[in-house]
Amino acid sequence: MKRVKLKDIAAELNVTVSTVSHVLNGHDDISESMKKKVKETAQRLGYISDDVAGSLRSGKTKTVALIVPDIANQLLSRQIRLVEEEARRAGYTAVILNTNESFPAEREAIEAACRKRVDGIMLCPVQSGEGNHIEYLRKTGIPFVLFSRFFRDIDTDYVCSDDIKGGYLAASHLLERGFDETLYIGAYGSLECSQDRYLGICRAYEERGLRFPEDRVISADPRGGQGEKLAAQIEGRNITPDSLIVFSDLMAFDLCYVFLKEGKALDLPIVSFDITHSYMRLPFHHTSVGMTDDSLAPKAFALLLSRMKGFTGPSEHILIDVSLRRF
Amino acid sequence: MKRVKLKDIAAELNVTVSTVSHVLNGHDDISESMKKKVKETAQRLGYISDDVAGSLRSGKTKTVALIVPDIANQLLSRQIRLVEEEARRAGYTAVILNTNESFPAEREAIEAACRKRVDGIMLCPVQSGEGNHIEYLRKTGIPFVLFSRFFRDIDTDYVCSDDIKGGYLAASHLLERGFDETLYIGAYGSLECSQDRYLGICRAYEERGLRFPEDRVISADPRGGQGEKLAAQIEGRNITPDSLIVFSDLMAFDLCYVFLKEGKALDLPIVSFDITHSYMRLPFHHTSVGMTDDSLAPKAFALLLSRMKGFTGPSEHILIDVSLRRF
DNA sequence: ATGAAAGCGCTAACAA
DNA sequence: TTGTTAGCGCTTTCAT
Repeated sequence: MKRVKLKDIAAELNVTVSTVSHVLNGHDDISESMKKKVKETAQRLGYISDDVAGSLRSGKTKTVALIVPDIANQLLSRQIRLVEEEARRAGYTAVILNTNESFPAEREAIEAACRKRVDGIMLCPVQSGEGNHIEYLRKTGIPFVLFSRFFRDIDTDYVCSDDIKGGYLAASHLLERGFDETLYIGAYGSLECSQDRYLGICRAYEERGLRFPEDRVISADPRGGQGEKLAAQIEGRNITPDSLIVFSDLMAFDLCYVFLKEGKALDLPIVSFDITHSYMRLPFHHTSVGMTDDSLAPKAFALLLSRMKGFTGPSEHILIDVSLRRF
Repeated sequence: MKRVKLKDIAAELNVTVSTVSHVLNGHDDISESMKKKVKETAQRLGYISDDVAGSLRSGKTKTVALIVPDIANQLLSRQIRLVEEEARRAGYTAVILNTNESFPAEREAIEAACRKRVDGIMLCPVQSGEGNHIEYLRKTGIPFVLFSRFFRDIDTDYVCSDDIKGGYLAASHLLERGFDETLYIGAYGSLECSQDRYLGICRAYEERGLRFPEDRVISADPRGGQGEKLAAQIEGRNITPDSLIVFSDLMAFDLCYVFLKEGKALDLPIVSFDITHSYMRLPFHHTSVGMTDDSLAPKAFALLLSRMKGFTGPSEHILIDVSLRRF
């Protein structure tokens, strides 16, 4: 039951631990015969290396932290899975820390990552409007990359979807079909991506010589669950919209559910974001705007990896292309 | 930019590192005045402890590994979130490892957890029929608890939903409404929970003096995405079912989607499992069987915690109650 | 109430 | 090609 260590293998073969260490770490300065013997013995004794000890000495943990606002969110959990795959392929372990859209929890998550001495951090930041932890993160000296969300006025590496284009596509789709009194249901807080979608919508209107009125916007929690509140707001408005653009599929489904529950039909055309249908086939028709492929996670991790390896070029701002799909 | 360490705090105050260590670890053998000074200095210098070094010395990492077959699965990602919350509350960090329903990947995940010297493991095991890693896990000496899935003929701690009751409820619901020619779409592999649901179905039939025919069962990948294959199987059968019981909501939605896509209606009553509607409101009606509350994760973690603290009582087998809900 | 010293298991620089 | 030596930063035991 006692753990086998390098010393045990070394003793078994009458060599020193450093010889064994070199073999097991693939250093090419050991004779073939010795390599074979060491590997064979390690295997036979069931040796499993101790990363804690190794990390203390080497200063590298081969671990990255993924700090996310909502691990149960479909889009995010998919990104997490993809990043985890990339990380493992590169020999890294991913530690996931959930902030639950809480600003103080994000601070604690960064501290936890720091205590664990992770080599890098992938952060999808909370944007509740309370501020940000970028300065703090910089002071830790740990390389980091933002993903899915970024701060417009802070220069950092980030990989995000092209939300201005997203908003533009959504609004254009509706405008082309004659719906020019859309209501935009955004996400509250200071989510830049929600603002970007709004900007895209405005641009589509302007292109057609129209103006998207500022009061045609309401907002809610991006995690969904506020359908009733939204339904009430929609029904209580003076202007009645002829269509809806909703920040996320989750919020849109939620809203439709509430109408369905009350026996009312919500027969407005709806366009929302994330293309949930692409990773979870659902038995109803829906139009959604989202990323065209799964390249966000690999690109974000690749960028982080290059930073962890010491790349010091200027900040990279990567936008992933989006498209509108009808299901 | 250089990291502050205990030594720096000690030097600042002309005391030794052990004094500082004792204060920061809450040992009660230091004078109040010294405590205050140390804490103040630690704060001022921005000290963040080094868990790697601490773990090496103490032998404890305060980390648990969650090894799961599909991190993107709604039910699982919810459990992960809940376990992560419990863990953090108890001062632990959760490391999530995704096996993607691959048996060899599970072995690698266990090894990775072992290398990281985690204090405990929560495992939702792959049950592809290729075997299991319980023996291997036992040999590592790391306390572990199975959750969501268990092995009928291996005595371990586990916390699972009551799937026999689940199958029974699903079948009873249909039988009471006059549907007694149900087709059961299970999960392939040797998923005990799929078998249990089958057993529950059989029991409901037997209770009414009926027999559930063995050939009224087909199966597919529990991760969904095989709707087309299933649709073909259903249509190509001799016996035409009057209703469906499906292993997971995901598979059921997938199947409905395929029918919808082809313009056909699948107008059979369907009961499936997981109550996806309870954590993601969806704009269509559905009947589902699933756990009544969110107690699985807390119970599983509490059990693991007691094992990590040295509790050596007999294996605990905890079943979480389920109910049928109509949306 | 505080200090001194040992050492967790490994890696890395340098010797031989 | 292999061995020797010296820590990584902390916790822990024992001494004072």
